[in-house]
Amino acid sequence: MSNTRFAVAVHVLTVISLDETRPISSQLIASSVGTNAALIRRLLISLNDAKITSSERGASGGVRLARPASSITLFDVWRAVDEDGQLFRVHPTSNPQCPVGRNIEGLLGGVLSSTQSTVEAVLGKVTIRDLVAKVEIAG
Amino acid sequence: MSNTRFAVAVHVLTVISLDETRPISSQLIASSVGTNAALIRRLLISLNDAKITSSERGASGGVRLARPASSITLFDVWRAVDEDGQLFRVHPTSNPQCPVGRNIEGLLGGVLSSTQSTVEAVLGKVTIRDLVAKVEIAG
DNA sequence: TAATAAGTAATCATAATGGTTACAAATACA
DNA sequence: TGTATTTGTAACCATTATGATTACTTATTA
Repeated sequence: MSNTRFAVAVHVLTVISLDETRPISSQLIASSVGTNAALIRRLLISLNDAKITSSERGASGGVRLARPASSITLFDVWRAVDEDGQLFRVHPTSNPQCPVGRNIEGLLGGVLSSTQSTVEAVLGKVTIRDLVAKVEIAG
Repeated sequence: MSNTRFAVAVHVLTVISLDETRPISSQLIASSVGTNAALIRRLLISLNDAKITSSERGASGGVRLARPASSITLFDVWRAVDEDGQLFRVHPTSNPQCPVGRNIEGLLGGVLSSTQSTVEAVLGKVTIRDLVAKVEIAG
């Protein structure tokens, strides 16, 4: 993971949670994130697919939360926007003739899946609602 | 993080731990990892700097562990080879005119540092010795 | 019908990543 | 002393990832 999709997705969701009375346009979101609308719309495809948001086309369209902010955890967001969701990558060229090369994937596999679950647990404890509350306090 | 430096470094350390009686050449390591010697030597710069390994030049040179395998945790390795050691990246263009844009870094900061510490704790519990033992069993 | 906004394809620039070659400097050993 | 070996390191390349951007089609509202 070295892209900013997760951070941007959290940003997007926080923005649209600040005013749940109307759909928010990708253009408005883009100006808060500091990028352009098409990139936001591309990201929204993933969030829509995960049923976290829902988009409405046409005049006065935009995007809304598809469920309460208090039910959307950062883990949900991460899983939605980071397809492989791998924190670490293993190199794919190990030499099977060597006992280490032959076993390295299994060796690391256990550790990596532990870290993975731990991260998921941490991210699962924070919701978009929590972040919105912080914004409302910070102003 | 989306490079394989961590995984490769663990691989390297496991290989040189299998025979601690002599220094191992970068060429031999490279053939187990499935890459070339220069790349391994580049990685070893970081491990040497961190005093995890020490290299010896010249004929019959190579690299050895600089301290016992049982004292080298995967967290040590990670910190040594992944300079920033950031699991997640925040986008750098947020609009300060927007309450979310202005606060997003702080909002995410807390969560990201929690996940960071959790991962460090997990990686800190596994040593190179543990992995070597598994290789010796698996064969 | 006009205006607005999402969906999406196509393209581009930049950076990250890994692979490779080459050579100087250091060391061991005959 | 000379030769072989090995690290240290620079330089360069190809590929992929990433993000930015433009432009067009489709859908919807009023």
